[in-house]
Parts: sequence; C-alpha cells; structure tokens
Amino acid sequence: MSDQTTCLHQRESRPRRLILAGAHRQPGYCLTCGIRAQSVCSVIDDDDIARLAEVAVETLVLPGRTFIEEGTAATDFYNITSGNVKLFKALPDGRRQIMGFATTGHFLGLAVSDQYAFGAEAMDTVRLCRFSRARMRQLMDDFPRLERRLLAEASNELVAAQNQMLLLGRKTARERVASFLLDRMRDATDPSQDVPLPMTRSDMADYLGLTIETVSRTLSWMRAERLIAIGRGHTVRVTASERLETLAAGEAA
Amino acid sequence: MSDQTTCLHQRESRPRRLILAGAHRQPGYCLTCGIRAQSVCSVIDDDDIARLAEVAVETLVLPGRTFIEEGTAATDFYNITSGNVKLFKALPDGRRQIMGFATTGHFLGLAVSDQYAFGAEAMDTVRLCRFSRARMRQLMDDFPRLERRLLAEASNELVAAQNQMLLLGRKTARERVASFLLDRMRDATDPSQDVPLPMTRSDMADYLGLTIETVSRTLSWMRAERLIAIGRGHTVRVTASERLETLAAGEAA
DNA sequence: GGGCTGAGTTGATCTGAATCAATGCCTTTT
DNA sequence: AAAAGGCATTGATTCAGATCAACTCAGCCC
Repeated sequence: MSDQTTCLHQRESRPRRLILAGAHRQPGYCLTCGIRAQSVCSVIDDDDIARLAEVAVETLVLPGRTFIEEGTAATDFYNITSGNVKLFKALPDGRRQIMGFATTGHFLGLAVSDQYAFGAEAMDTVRLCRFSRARMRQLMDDFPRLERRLLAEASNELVAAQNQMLLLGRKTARERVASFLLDRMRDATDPSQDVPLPMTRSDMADYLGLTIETVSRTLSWMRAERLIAIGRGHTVRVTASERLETLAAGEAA
Repeated sequence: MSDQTTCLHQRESRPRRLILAGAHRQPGYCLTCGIRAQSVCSVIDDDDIARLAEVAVETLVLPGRTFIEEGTAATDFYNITSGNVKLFKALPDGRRQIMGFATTGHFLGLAVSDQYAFGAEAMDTVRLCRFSRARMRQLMDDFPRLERRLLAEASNELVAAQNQMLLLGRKTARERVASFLLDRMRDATDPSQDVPLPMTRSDMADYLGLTIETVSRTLSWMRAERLIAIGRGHTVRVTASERLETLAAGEAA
C-alpha cells in the first residue's frame, strides 16, 4: 500500500492512482493534494490526474485563524492534510459550542446546505486541500469510492455526534470529563502513554458544555481521587482507567 | 413525477423505475417496498426489480415497541414508510437522551459499526422496510444514486445533530423549548396552522436535555407571555413567532 | 357513576454547576 | 531580573433547573 503514494500534484510517473486514506489518523504521504495515501481506491488515467491537480488547491492556515465562518456561503470543500482544527457554532451573545476536533484526513464542508453549518479554526498550523464543491460533485461522479468513503466518514461522525448529545444532555460534569479523557486516550497513538490534550481548558469547556472553572475543578478532583495524573505541557496520564470507564458510563453514584 | 409511483412489490407493469423520495416528509405512494415515490432516480430492468422485491421485507411495528435495541448486532437497514419513531440512547441508570424523531422516508441503521449506536421505538403504528446490510451494500453498488441519497441524508442529519449539540451544550431551558417549537413548526405540513406535538412531555424533556417539570413550566411561561397558545390534543399554536425566534436564537437576556 | 391510571401542571425546596473574585504560574518582552 | 499577559487553579456565592411532592384532569374499565 505505502508504495502507492503518488502525490497527484506531482505529475511525472504513470499510471497514477487515486488514493484515499483508510485509517485517517495515521500519517499519510501525499500532503499536497489532500487525498491521502493509505489504500488504493481506483486506478485513473493521466487526464483524470490533470483534472485532480487542477481542482485541488493546497492552503496553509496559521494557528488561531478561522478559515470557515459559520453561516457564510459554502463554496468549498476541504480535506485536512496536517494539523488540528476545532469546529464550532456560536450564539449571538458569544456562547460557543465546539462540535468536535478534526485532524489529518478529515473532510470539512460536506453539508448539502449552501451555507457552512459551523465555523472552523486552526489550533496549530494547518495544511489543507481545497476543492470547489462543484468540482467535488464531479469527482464523486467519477470515483464512486470517494463517495462511499464520504458516506462512511459521515456515518462515523453521526455516531460521534450522537454520543456527544447523550453527554451534553444527560451526563454530569464528572462523567463528561471522564468520557472526554477516555475518548482522547482511544484516539492517542499509544494509549498506554500520556494522553495529549492539545486544547485549552476553554476549548474543553466549550466542547463539554461546561465552564473552564468546572473543567479545572473536575480534573483536580480526579487527581485527588487518583484517577489521573496531570502531567506537564497539556498531557494527562490515566492511572485508573477502569474506574474512569465506570464513571464515564454513568454507573457510579 | 407522481405518475412514476410504481411499487416495486407489485410486478405487473414494465419498465419499472427505482424511485427515491426527494422531499421525504411529503406522503409517498409506494408504502410496501420502502423506496418511496417522489423523484425518479434511475431506470432499472425487471431483474433488478425482482431482486429489490426479494430483499425488501415489509415490517409492521406496534406503538411503544422498541424495534432497534442499542448495542445489539446491526444486521439490518431500515426505511420508514409510515409512522413516527424516536431514536434514543440510554445510560445504565435509566437517564435517556432522545437523538431525534424520524418519520416517513427516513433511513435507520446507516452506521458503519457492527452495533446499532442507538435504540429506536415506535411512537405509533410504524410501517417500515427492512433490508439486510449486505444486500444494502449490494444495492448501493448497483444504484449509485441511492448512495448519493444516503450521503445527503447523513449530511442533513449531521447538521441537525450539530444544532442539537449547540442547544444541549449552551442554550437555556427557554431557548431550548423555543428552538424545539420552531423546528416543529418548520417541519409541519402547514406552518400557519397549529403545530402538532405528537410526543409526550417526557419525550420532549429527553430530547431537550430537561425534565418534564421544566418543559411544562416553560410552556406555561410561554403561554403567560403570549408567545404560544396551548391547544387541545397535543398541539400548540405559535402566536408570536418573531419573539420566539429571537428567544430561540439566544439573543434575549 | 366510581375508582383507577397515567399524563400534565404547579408549588416548595435543594443542589450541581455557573458566576464572581483572587491568586498562582508559566512564557514572553524589555 | 522585572513587568506584563494569558492560562489555570481555587474559593465564595448565586441561581437555573432538578428533585420531591401535591394535585388536576382526561380517558378507561368495570
């Protein structure tokens, strides 16, 4: 698989392949066209490659920059090739809800609507690949596997969104933070190691529907209870994952 | 469009057409095969029709019956052909979060996972069409438009889920109820008429992340404020939609 | 009719998390 | 090294919504 990592922006060898990321959290090879290396999906000819190279525009986004504004015309479709992004919605008075964190391999701007349903802000330097939505539609016509990949992606996000609804609607602060830490642990490259929490307390609070004070207090409580050890530089080590699981599932009193 | 409403279970006329619901809230014609009449998507031949009829199993679900159990093996794929369904997740101690209400035309069981991510319970007598997931995959191979339809459906649900996350994470009780009533109003066949609320207060509470008492109090408050008039038999008339919009958007103090 | 049941409303009280307020602790700047 | 600014922690107090409780009302079954 990893030898099929032709970048579609470099056009010297042939035949080329359209490559889609299978497990999108693993680092890929093709970082300029947004369609990442992992598993070969569909062999295409040189004409197709020319078209792809033409539609895929690489973009660099600086940390803190909001590159998708909620409610503006949804002209483009994005694929993150590196970096971390937070997706959010806001109320007029400033209250904010973070819908999720997206990283390498995620697609943004899938909505059918003609307006972006949420904003997107770079948490660090983000490299992404931009397509016009019209071209995206064309791409989907040409490569059915791309469409299937997007459907799988959307389904997974839907499941995550539903879990988050349960969390936001019915879980206590302690259960929310426990669930969050375990999610992060599962997403981490090495679950046995320290869990990285690259976001601020404010981001965690806006993701979990809490305030920064409550997040901070809850983490302190977990440390006092010997559930976690708070490391330096935005990391946490889970020291009692079973008890944390029980807490996250809402079984504890 | 409406003359192309051949039911795929009746097999007397030819050629047949695979028909997908465009606006899935409008009543359709084909109520036995689950693939509903609205817009023609792809002409198929008689062999295809035979296969479709074979895979589509009509099922009748009685009110109150849970026909998808959260966490059980996800063997089937459903399309609702009539009736109302509530989708929910629950915590071990009984706390429940309703993810949404599904009606005629909605698809259930889209998840990539091998387990259902949520439970589904019939709110009234529900007619639905069941496919094995393997057959569903096969169908998608044969009819790309079906896959596109599912992607659109999933995208729309994702947008709805994100709105709900904002509601659950950051809105006050009054804002939640106002948002809910307006959503129901938009979904109603005739927005100027009374808005039907076929669900119980308990369902509303579990959907909005509140308690039945808070929902009841909030509706009473809205009536006292002349925002709504509470009708008989689970209906509400919105009497000040602009003020309600302002409230739902979170602009009021 | 009379009792029964379940949904809904309203009132009184409690509480978990928000809010308000200090303080601590890094990192950057000068 | 001192000052400044941003993030995080901790404490004191408040409050929105939960909980506990009483009651109404409509449908339903003898």
